[in-house]
Amino acid sequence: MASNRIIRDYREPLTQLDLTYPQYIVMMALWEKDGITIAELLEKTSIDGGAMTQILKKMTDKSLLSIVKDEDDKRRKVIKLEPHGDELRHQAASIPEKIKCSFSHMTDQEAQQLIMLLDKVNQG
Amino acid sequence: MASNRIIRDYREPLTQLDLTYPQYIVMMALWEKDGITIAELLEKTSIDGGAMTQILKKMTDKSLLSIVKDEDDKRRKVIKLEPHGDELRHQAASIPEKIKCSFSHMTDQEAQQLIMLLDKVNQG
DNA sequence: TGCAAATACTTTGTGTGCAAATTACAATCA
DNA sequence: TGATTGTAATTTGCACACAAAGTATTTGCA
Repeated sequence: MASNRIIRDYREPLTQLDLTYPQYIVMMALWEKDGITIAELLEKTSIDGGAMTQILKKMTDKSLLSIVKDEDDKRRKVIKLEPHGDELRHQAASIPEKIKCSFSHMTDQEAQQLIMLLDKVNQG
Repeated sequence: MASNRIIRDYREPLTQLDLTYPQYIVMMALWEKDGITIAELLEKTSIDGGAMTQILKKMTDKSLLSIVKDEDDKRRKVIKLEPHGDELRHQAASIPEKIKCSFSHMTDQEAQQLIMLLDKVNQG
């Protein structure tokens, strides 16, 4: 329930950028490091492989990125940000602050505690 | 990520009962209080209304429950557990303990803290 | 009484998570 | 070299979250 709630909170600002939440996760991974393979992207985002194929296809259609075959290893494909994907970075800069407002009823300490505990769940 | 992880942990025991996670949530709500309306079920479970229609249809096909028209208010429908749905209750009794084992790397205190913080997220 | 607004539920379309099977290519080892 | 094994990505089928539109019924108010 909490997970759905948080993703719903992201929905409004993301809709303005014509992004879904997982698409936003992909963008953040690429803003942090561009030109990575799909396998690396899966590792960074924890998104399902089957879903990733569809997500990247849609994002390609929106000219956010391009999918380039890796000539060194033809199994691999490299994801490159397109200009539009770079621009979005600036427009998305205000999102974390907006989301933070959705959590104004929690203290910073509680939020950090929550992140720590969720990390622990993931590692288990 | 943590949410997906937890639902994945439930997958194995639930598959043995031929239940999905949201279907299990519905069953737990009915085990707690049988004969409630769909609206009450939505309230208790936080499952999407559109999804609930499909979920209840599948559960009816599995003879877990039946959907009864409310004669007092013909807009409403009441959900009743069928014998098979009652039986499942016993088979499901061991699930919480199994799940608990998936979290053996967390202390009870951490788990309680996490639940408290997630409740706080939901209320916000 | 009659009609607009509210309520309960369903339907449809899109996006994603997950499992399992598949395709394409690479690495390894006999 | 040729066959086995492994890896990268795609495809398919199912289940659910969400939004928006639709249907049926009840309520409430003029």
